[in-house]
Amino acid sequence: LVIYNTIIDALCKEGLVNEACNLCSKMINKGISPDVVTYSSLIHGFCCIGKLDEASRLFKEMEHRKIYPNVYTFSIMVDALCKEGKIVEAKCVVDMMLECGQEPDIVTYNALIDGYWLINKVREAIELFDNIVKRGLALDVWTYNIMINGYCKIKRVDDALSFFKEMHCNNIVPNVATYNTLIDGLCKSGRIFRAQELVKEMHHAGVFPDFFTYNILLDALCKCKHLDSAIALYQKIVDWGIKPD
RNA sequence: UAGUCUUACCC
Repeated sequence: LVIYNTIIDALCKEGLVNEACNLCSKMINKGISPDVVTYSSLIHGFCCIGKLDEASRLFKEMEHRKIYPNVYTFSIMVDALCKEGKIVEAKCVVDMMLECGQEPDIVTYNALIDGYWLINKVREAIELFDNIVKRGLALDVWTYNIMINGYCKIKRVDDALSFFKEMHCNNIVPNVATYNTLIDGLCKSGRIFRAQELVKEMHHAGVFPDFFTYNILLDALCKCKHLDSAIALYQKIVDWGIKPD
């Protein structure tokens, strides 16, 4: 079952969800019953290709087979609905999970917070963030990244930077996505100098730049007409043996 | 073995 699940998940991640379903049918024919992991992978797969109707169908089917959704399955549905801007429906799913005796975890909440940002409900995003803190649930680096990204996208980079400070105080270690988000936000707000400082800070913190970082910097340098610097950076990246996009 | 964040490109 674990081997089947691994392959089914890999197919889903390649967008080959129908193939994954076929494999699942084959598995059933061989007498192996799918479990909550199998269904979660398939539901996630359908969500990723925008077929939420198919995802919901599988969601009902699994309950019918007495395979009950867990916090992963519910979070997948919450995230997919949020990404379509359907926050009301996403909250219904959270209510549903509570009724099923499943507690939403930080991942579920992170998806919801991001959902609020996606539809520009800044106030609601902050309220939910504060509520999580009040309820004593541990925030993680993703929670902060989502808040930082939200503020950067509405050009409130200083608010993003205060969350960046706050995460240090809470002993949450920024990762490459944290730095990338802030560097991009600073660049797009024209604060190239501060962005460069962050690049140094990132290096100092032992966080390695990735494709995102380079794309962000190359994009910023090109748009600032610092084509010479962009070419120099591009050359460095190539020399380091990293493939730029 | 499954879920949440960051760039460009495309639209």
